[in-house]
Amino acid sequence: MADDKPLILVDGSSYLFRAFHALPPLTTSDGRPTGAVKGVIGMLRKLCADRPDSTVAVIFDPPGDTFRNELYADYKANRTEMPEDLRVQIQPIHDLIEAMGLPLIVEPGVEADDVIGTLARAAEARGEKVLISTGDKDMAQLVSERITLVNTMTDTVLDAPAVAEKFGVSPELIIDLLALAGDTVDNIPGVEKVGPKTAAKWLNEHGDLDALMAAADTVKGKLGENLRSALDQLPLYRELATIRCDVELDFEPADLAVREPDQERLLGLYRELEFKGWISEASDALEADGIDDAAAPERDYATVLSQQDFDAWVEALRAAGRFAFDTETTSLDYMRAELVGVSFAVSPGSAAYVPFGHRYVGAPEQLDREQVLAALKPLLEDPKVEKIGQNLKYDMSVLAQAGIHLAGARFDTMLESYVLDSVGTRHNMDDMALKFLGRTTTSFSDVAGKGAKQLTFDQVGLDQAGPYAAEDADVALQLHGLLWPRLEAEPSLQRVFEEIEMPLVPILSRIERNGTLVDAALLQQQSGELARRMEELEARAHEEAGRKFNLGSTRQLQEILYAELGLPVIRKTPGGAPSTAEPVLAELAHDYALPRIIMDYRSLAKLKSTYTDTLPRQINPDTGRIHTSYHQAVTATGRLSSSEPNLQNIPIRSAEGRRIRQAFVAPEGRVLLAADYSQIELRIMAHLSADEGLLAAFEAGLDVHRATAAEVFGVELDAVSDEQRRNAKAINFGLIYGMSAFGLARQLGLPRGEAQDYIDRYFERYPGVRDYMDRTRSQAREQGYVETLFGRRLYLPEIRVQNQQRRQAAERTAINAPMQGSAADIIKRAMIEVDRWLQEAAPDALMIMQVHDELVFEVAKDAADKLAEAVTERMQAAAELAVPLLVEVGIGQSWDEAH
DNA sequence: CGTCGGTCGTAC
DNA sequence: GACGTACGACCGACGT
Repeated sequence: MADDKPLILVDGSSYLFRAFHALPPLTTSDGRPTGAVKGVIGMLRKLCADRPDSTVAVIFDPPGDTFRNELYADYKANRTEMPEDLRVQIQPIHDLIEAMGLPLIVEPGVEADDVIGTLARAAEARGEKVLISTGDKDMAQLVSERITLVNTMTDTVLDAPAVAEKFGVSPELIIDLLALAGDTVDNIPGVEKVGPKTAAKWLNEHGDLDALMAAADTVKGKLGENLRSALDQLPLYRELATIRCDVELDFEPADLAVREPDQERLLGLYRELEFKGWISEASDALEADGIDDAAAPERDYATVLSQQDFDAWVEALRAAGRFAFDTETTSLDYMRAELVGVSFAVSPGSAAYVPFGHRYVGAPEQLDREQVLAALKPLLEDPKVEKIGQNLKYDMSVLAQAGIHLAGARFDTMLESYVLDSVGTRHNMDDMALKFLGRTTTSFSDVAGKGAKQLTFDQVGLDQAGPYAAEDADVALQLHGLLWPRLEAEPSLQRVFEEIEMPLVPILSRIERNGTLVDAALLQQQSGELARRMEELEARAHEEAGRKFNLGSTRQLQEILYAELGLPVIRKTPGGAPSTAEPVLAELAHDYALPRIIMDYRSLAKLKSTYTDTLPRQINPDTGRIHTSYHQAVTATGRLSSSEPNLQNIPIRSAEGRRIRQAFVAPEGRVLLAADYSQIELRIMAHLSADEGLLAAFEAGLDVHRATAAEVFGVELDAVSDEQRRNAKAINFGLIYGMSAFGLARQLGLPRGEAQDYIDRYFERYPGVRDYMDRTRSQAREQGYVETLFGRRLYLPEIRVQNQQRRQAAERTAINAPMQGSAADIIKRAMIEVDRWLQEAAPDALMIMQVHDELVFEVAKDAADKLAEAVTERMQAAAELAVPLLVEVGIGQSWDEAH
């Protein structure tokens, strides 16, 4: 050991408890807790990285009693039994420390503190420096000229001057201080009503504990009495607080040698624990050593450049009757992407890439694009040949652009993973390969670079492109091999996959490619108007504020409103800053001018930046239409999401915003038809709860919010006021969202007690709903997941945690997910049935959008009525509920008119 | 010059 | 601390 490098002794047990309690809970995909492991090992990794080549030993408490228990029966009696979630994390931590090559010390019958004290004093005696890494302040008694403490979690260092400053006494007096002031963790009572401040004062006045005890009679007041009545116990307390530095150990500091880390074992442990970032690091370290990843099977990846090889592959694919494939293109945008190659796999570990569009200096001659596609077309269009792939919608769209209409798309690995567990995993291929196959895949940026100098795939050299593309097909095949048996083992999930998600893939691909016609000129005109009105508002805002500032900057606005103008702070953001959110500004607007101006400005700025400025830029030059992307494996509940652009949050609630919808139009001779489910989530709640009152209201075709108001406020239906109906509507929505009285109160601007009265009255009138909510919560707690009407699952790993806030959040999700998710199942089933009808009976009509409870179509004017009837019928038949499923249809030149 | 967290606002 | 599910714009700090 070099002279200047200290011996580092790590108090493993103190970090273990701190990591377990301080860090957010973390589990593996199958629910094993790993948060403390991650915390402790992360701390050790940091320590080793910060101080390379140091000797680091890690010391833990042994299981069972130690000499202190014999000394004092109540010792550490305050410590409850170690939680099961923590106990099971100890062995993995020990395994990892050994794999890291660090000496691990667990001395039977001797606490970690005493092992550390003994080792530290011995090293000190030999003239070495010692650094003790601990989160425990009791260790301050060991600090000396050569011994220093460090808390590696917080990066704070305690040397002798720092101890004096922090505790008010020098390190030698820390023991006396602890004896007087006590220690709740170790259950040392100390002198009643005496804390560290008083203890330090006494010790500084008298010198040390012995001197203080001798002079106990001179200490005045109540504290003096307390001191005198504790005199008999103080020697015991001092002994308990003393870290022993003379215990018998089987080894010497010189024996503490650090070994090289065992990367293979580390990799295996990281994989078991699913520590993603560290897996790739250990894997890289192995690769650097020239050791192949032991878990990886043999790989045989070919790049096909000859006709003969290509023919052989086509033959093999047909003979197999089922294969995985992946397309490589020039763009993520399915409307712009040009095919540059296709890869295939029929058996694990063996795959081929057929390039035909790579263009770069020195590129080898490739097979002819048209001939390759012509040979693949019959295979790809054969419904009896089953295809496996990751995100097949993309491949389907790109192939369709090339005139190939993919059939037999049976297994999308992304959707397999999503149906198995929508939130426990990310469903992109790289993450899935790591999680399910323990395999680090080559990422796109590994071969194409990133940022400004990212290449398109046709510019990537075939030496890299070939293995990358072949791996994609191979991994898809292997993922399917792993995930499909899991789906087959859960028949309800298999049905969701086969009867809902897979049939939806070609439909979404078609909706996306159909696109939506948008009137760019109208939007640009609106942008101009908005810009003028925003300038006026900006000038008025600057005048009110007394200076210029950026109205778009929340920070600057906080400064102006609260620091400069001194407006009252009504609410704070989660980050602790005074909020400038809309409800806050609305409240302030009663008494001040500026908040209203800001509100007006914000609503215009939102419309302009998110919609009128952006949508025209998203129009595809070839089709003149907007092509969104629908994502089928994103939401927790089974809904779709939409992006680039998001067509599921186009304004409708304000008149101002609704003008945006006037720009979503039908071409000449055609109209838009919008069909939406009326109150679908409340109807599902009525069905699931079987509450008599709610069922009757829907059965009678009543306005459900009005009916709720009549019940809750005890008035006749036609005597319900607008305010009563508005409040009832908020209650109904709140129910779907798993509301609390607090949330409802905030929503309605009422005192909390009043909101609670509403809720109480609601549950009195609709007892079936309350029973259903209770049932759902307890079912979630018992089985760990909730289900939709069609058997889709949502796992709720936090439904049983101690942390009240997190558990309640999980409970709200448990309430909401069956309703939101069942609605999603229903509209997806409707889309499948409607699409089936469209393909057969009305190929001219296009489905162009889905907005959670609404489908939008574009159709020839004279075919609109027939479409309306067919769509209504199929949407209503998508589920059999105990209440009618009502569908409302509108027709118009624009989306606004169609409502 | 990109990335990313914080904050806000739109939809159902 | 806050009633569910999303996407995205803007700002500003941060790292390259």
